[in-house]
Amino acid sequence: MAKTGIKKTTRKSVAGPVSLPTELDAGRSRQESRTDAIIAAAYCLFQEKGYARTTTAEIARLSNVSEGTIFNHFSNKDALASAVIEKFYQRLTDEAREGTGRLNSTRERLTFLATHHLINILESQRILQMALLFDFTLEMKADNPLYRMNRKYVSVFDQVIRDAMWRGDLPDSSSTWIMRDTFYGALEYAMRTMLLRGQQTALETFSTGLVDLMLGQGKANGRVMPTGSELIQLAESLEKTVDRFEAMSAAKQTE
Amino acid sequence: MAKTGIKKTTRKSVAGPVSLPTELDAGRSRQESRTDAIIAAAYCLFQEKGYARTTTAEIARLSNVSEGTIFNHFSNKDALASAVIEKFYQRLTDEAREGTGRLNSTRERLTFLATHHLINILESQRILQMALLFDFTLEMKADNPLYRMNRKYVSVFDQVIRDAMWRGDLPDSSSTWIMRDTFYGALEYAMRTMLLRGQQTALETFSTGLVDLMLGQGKANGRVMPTGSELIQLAESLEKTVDRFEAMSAAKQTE
DNA sequence: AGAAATAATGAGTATCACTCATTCGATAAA
DNA sequence: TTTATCGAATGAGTGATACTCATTATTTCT
Repeated sequence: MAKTGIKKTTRKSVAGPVSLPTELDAGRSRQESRTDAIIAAAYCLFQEKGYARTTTAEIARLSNVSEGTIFNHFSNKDALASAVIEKFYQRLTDEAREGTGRLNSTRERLTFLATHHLINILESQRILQMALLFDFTLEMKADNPLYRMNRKYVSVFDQVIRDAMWRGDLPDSSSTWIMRDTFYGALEYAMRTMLLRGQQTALETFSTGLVDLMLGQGKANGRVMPTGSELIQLAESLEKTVDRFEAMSAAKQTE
Repeated sequence: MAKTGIKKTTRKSVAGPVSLPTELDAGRSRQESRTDAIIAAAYCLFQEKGYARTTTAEIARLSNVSEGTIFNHFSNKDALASAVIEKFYQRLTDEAREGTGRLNSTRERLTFLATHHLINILESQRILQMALLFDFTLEMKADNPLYRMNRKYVSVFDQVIRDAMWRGDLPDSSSTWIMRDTFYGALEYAMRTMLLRGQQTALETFSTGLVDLMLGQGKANGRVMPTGSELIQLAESLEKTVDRFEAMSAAKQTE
């Protein structure tokens, strides 16, 4: 648990120009592809059986490598798990960025983020579980790569919120970190409930429900937001006023 | 990991009348007090060092028992951890019931539940972490004692929500499970953020902020709540219509 | 008190993460 | 082509640890 970094294996000459491909291996060195193979095998087994019940011997077997080789690439089992989690978060972050870039309204963006997150943590439950485990064991310092990955991921959400405030969809007074914790915390808890009941059909329901909750508070430039029913009443009374004006105009026309 | 139940150790004769206290041991048999001692020692060590880094040898030493005895009381390390978690949840549940019974308004009750939960999971982080770990490893079936404990605990929240609906503090249309997941999910995520930043002063801020979010949705008698921006758009378009009518009226007036 | 039943003990075992001396294989020099 | 060099791969070996079980100690019953 003490040592957790990836072992320094002298990389191939990064110096020099683009370093004409001395070898034919399509871009990746033998070493890099092995590292990837180990991570891929570890991902499968960790997700299938969980961290504790997966042995390094199994990972070695599945990745066609001897057990010792794993420890040439990663200083220990924890470091390998970290690499797996990092890769998972990297993919999540890329997809989240793509989705929020593509969509325009705050509601669409948040709904996308919620649904996307839920789908992925349902699929990779045990990877998420490992991430939670490491939140504590390797204490999350600023230089911890896992911490940095998580920051990058949630920063996509933060950007959406800042944008929403700028547009006026949310009051400037909202605390971003409270919203973020509520958002992701709710999704992770919901995942557990869904797994428990086996009702993953509720996925969309929960996403929209959560987004409603977040946006429902509304903006109002510092003013307290009136409730929905009050606003609907107001709208109705305005409509009646307009109707009256219309009636008046029509009456005048016929005169 | 397969066997997880507490070992059956033939309990003292439950049959017969009240069974006059043959021994003087103040209420608890030697066996029961040992079980408690082991659980207490395990709680301390698990909380201090986490599940993986705590050895059964250490637990035995701290509870003044030989290592083998632990496995007479619990079928394995997992079962012991389960017992520790159960005891933790039992205390939380008792305190939560007491608090909500004492307070009257929905807002006070929810704020109490939030603050109480936050304080306790901050203090017993690693116990909570273990609980999350077992959510998956021992799959949460209805007959699982950990599952039942958790249900009992959150049912206190559910009762507060039902009461709030009855009083009209929340719309009847609200989905209880979505609110519950959002509530506890948000608190657990917030705990991590607080630990990370070391700013546990924000505890009250978060609790009240979360309760505001839950109650702020207001009641709209079953109708879907539109977002702030949508309502403002509506208001603006109505205003423009009124303006047009006003202009028309003014023009006719001058004729 | 003696017998029977139950609980405690700790040396022993199997498993598993991790080590390290050795072997392998690719590249460069002769 | 042969040989030298050096990083990477290998797997038998090691220490730690959860768990077992034959034996010993303690409690309970008659």
